[in-house]
Amino acid sequence: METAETSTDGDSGPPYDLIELLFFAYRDFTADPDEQLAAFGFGRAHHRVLHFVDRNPGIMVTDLLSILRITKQSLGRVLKQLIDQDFIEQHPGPVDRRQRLLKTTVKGRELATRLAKLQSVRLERALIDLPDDSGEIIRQFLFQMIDETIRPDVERLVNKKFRTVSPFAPHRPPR
Amino acid sequence: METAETSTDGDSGPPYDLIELLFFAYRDFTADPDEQLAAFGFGRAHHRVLHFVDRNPGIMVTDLLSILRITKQSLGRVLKQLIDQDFIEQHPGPVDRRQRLLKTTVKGRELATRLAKLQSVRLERALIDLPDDSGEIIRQFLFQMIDETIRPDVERLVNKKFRTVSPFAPHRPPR
DNA sequence: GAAATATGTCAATATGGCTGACGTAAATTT
DNA sequence: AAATTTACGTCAGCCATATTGACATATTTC
Repeated sequence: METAETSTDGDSGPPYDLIELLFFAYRDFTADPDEQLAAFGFGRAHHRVLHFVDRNPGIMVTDLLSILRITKQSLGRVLKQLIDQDFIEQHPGPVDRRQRLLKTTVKGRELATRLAKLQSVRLERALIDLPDDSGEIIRQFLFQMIDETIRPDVERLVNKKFRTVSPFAPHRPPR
Repeated sequence: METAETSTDGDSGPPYDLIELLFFAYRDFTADPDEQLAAFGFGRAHHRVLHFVDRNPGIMVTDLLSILRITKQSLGRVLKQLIDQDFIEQHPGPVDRRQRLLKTTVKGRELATRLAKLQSVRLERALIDLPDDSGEIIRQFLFQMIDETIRPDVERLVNKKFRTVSPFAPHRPPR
């Protein structure tokens, strides 16, 4: 006996069921908004931008880029459409005039809220019949699925301690 | 008073934190395999195909299409590469000779296993420090996030009761 | 005044989806 | 036996979303 574990050390290979459930769950989770967005000619990329702008009014472009981890060219395209079609508006930063601070318009907020409600219906439905503390367990689980290095950033972001002050470190791909 | 709920009915708006945690968790979850796959010139699409073929040896093309919910043209492209590069092999169905039954080669299985292990490391790490029954709660949660109509199919699939017999109903987009 | 930062833009490329049309072989139905 | 359906494949083109690299402009900071 090498280790003092509880006899059979229990690692019976990868949890394939979890891997697959995650795939199917995430797919259906994103499907509801996708359907709505199609009516405006928008896609998932627009949803992500709309969501994070709506949740963080006054966010600057650079921070949005760090959160989404896409290039400014990619962001530029969808952001332009959202602005042109009056879902998002931009205002020069009052202190740093290079910045374009972003916020949703009334129209944009309405759409963002509608999509969030769709997703919350699915989430609540999935939590019904589960023990009371399940929500917290799932939050914990999801949080710890995230790369350790960015967990502090994510924590600040989802807890709305986000303000426009260095929220996310710019992402550097490994190597 | 209209309803007899427990006074304050507690719905304090969408669980934005869960929505965002799901986004970040899923992104990092897929990032590990992506990095490995890039070395072969493969992408996420290849991973999905490789995974489900590896987990369901002898699966036929039609069933794979139903599981992945993509068109045969889309599947064809990645599947061809996986076959040409000797990660997947096909054999005519012994009873129905129209079928091309798919399975991973040794090389394919190795890659599939390597990717699954990567993901399982992240999953296990996320479960550490959580109460014992957390795995089951998360399975339940994810399962109930899936569209009700396909849950039976998913259940059979992830429990490996899948055999080549009509696993997934072909997906019909609404309307 | 030089350098760094915030943002935008042009151009080209890749991936992974899609639709529509068509074709062939094999199984199933009538 | 003929007709139909099924399983699969292919050609051709389109679209959304991502990438890289280069360059430009305004503004702030050192």
